[in-house]
Amino acid sequence: MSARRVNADELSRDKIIRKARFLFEEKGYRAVSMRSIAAELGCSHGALYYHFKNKEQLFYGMIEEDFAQLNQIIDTVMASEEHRAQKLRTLFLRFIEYGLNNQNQYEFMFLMKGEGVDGLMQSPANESYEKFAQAVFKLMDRPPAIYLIWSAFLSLHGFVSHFLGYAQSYSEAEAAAENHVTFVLRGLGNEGSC
Amino acid sequence: MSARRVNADELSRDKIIRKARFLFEEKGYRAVSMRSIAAELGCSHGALYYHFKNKEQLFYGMIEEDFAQLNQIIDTVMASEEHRAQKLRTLFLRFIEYGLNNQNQYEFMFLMKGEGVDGLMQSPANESYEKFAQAVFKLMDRPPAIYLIWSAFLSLHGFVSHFLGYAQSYSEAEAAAENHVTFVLRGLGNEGSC
DNA sequence: CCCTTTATTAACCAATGGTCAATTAATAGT
DNA sequence: ACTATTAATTGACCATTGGTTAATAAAGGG
Repeated sequence: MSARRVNADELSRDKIIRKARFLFEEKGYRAVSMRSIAAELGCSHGALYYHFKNKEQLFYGMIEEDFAQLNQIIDTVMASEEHRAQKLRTLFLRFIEYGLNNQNQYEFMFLMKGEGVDGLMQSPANESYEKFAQAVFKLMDRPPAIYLIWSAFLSLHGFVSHFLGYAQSYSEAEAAAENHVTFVLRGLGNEGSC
Repeated sequence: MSARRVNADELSRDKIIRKARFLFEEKGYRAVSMRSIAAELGCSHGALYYHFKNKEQLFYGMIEEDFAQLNQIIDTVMASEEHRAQKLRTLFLRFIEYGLNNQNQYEFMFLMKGEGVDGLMQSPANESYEKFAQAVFKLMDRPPAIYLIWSAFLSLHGFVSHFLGYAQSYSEAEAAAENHVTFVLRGLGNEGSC
């Protein structure tokens, strides 16, 4: 009612994002309206536009913090004690795992084009792919053609993007993922890993 | 203005679909509103709801006629005079070609979930996959494990779904497609085709 | 010529994303 | 302690969207 709340009741990027994450994870980007977020927070939807320029920026602000994750996953795999061939396999599996356990983020990173979010996600996605490609490059027995890495990535991407929405989490698709990764490794032609 | 037009000026499923196809192909599903279709047709948007239950049904009615295409493509490849190994390669390339030259349809068939269209497209998509899988099965030197075919499909799917929106048509991605198909064939482990 | 069916309009609805002037709490300056 | 400024918030507003519906006019059959 009153135009400004007392300190303790004030909003903050953090409060908003926490609630938004909950809702987005439950219902997906499109099914969550700015008004519904505001309602859950007990404020007017106008207030959200003080903290975030628009819905996309709010969503972006929310997954921004998770962006580093994929890169970190790659780093972790690279730093592990496994053999190179095994590392490669693990890398692929972890990629799928990441995609299916962070479906919102994945969708925005690699799947959403033509909704206005376009440009935003592009650079983090490219960054992540670059890191992925370099990791694969290092883990192969012989330096592979770049298009081979690209194909491997697209194949994993196909797997993830199909299971988005069908599988609730990675665990439900684990067996299939294992098979698919074997397939991709053979496609790469890395002798040691098949 | 008048509540009903003279015969010659009346709408028809066909007139609507023709205009709708033009718009959808140009701007994509979401960016085309029922009102914009009506405006282009010079009628009120209410009239559209006399001929189609809703936007989805209108879109579905539009691509329904094109659904047989993919199946037909598969048949054509199977009936060709090429060697089995070459057929397999051609099949994969034609699949990609279909996807990138019919981006709207492809998106609806294999990518759109959670927008209400869900159930509609499911069965034609499954049918097409079934046909695809059987074709691959027949063209392999040795009967492959089913999950191998599934992996091959997902890999092609990854390729197409990535290039959706980036490539205007198949021709722009042809070289990449060629490489990717080689990759997929190696993943399948069909001796004759690599 | 009337009556029924068919096609169309226009006014309406509830949601949505987004903007903005007005208002109030907090805060810094004097 | 008073005041001017700034930071948040509201709520009314906008255009657009998908969708519904009562009223109405043309077509067509008896």
